[in-house]
Amino acid sequence: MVTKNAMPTPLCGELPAEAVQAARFEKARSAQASAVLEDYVELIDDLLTSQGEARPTDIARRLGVSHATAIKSIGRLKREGLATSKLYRGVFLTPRGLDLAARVRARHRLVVDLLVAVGVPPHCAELDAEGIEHHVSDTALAAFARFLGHERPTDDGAEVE
Amino acid sequence: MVTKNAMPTPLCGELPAEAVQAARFEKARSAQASAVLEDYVELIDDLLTSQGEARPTDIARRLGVSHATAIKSIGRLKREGLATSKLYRGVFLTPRGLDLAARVRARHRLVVDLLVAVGVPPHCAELDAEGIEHHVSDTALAAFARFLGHERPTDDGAEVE
DNA sequence: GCTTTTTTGTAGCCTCGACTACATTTTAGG
DNA sequence: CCTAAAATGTAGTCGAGGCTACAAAAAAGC
Ligand SMILES: [Mn+2]
Ligand SMILES: [Mn+2]
Ligand SMILES: [Mn+2]
Ligand SMILES: [Mn+2]
Repeated sequence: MVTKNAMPTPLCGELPAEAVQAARFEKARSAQASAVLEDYVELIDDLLTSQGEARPTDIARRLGVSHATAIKSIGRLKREGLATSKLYRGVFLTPRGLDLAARVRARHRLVVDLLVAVGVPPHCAELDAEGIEHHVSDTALAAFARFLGHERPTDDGAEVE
Repeated sequence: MVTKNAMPTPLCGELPAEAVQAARFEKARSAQASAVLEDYVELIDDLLTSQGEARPTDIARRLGVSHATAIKSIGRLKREGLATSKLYRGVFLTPRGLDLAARVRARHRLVVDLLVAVGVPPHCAELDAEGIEHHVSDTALAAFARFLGHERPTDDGAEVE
């Protein structure tokens, strides 16, 4: 039913190979655009849970960037409705931010588990997953869960079969 | 060289979580910085092989960006010593560019194969691999090859047969 | 309470990768 | 050959995400 597309085989309704390829790159670019936001919400949620608060300075240190950079990115989080902040009281996640954080964390773990399951050394899996995670689609994620024998991939109910 | 702190040698799991995490993010950022270059050389090599030439316009169309964007990026490829170009004669790869292209293509294929092997639908594997590939380390790649049953995954040219 | 340190925020600068608009050059058509 | 179309290149703008340097406010120390 779907395309079998292993090479230049534009079965997707007569789409030229160029368009298919362009769409692929476009998808990767789009994923990258949200990568920073995803890492921030995951980390903020982390800090809120473990420390009870998420201060810009802590966020910056954990991310390995300057505090100025972190504050600017937090500004973007706020613009996008993912976070709020109180002066000298740290950063908080909106419901949307919390939801995103939960999905991002689950995805991160699943990616690491998958890498380890296919033989990647755990330490290396952790390293690579930080970048890989942002490019793993829900479909692939579901496949990962199936491969790992998890019976409950996500709470999203996105099934592929 | 461990005399930075009073702490003994961190055993890659015992060191400050902050530093580990920061290093992880730093590695992901670094990988992303070369993602565009990698996609360009892979595509240019593709076009040179299949079409005999790699024109900026073709490159732009395949990547789904404007020709101005492509030309600017090609400029960066040239600055970095990966490509050359002749006016109205297209873009060519330097030896370094060719080498990079070969490695990038092999990695791309291996990533797709791995995804398919763990149950990701082929079409989806193609899509996701475009972004994932840039974050897969040599170590992980070797693990992928092993998992797929490939014989001796050319780890730094170490021939063992 | 006053001073010092830490934290937070701003301002200004950079590169990269995207875009549009315009200019030029080559190629193709008549 | 001369003109129209296509390809190529330039210029200028933008936002994102880095940085440093400086300014101000809060927390900590004394
Ligand atoms: Mn990440
Ligand atoms: Mn993560
Ligand atoms: Mn790619
Ligand atoms: Mn690729």
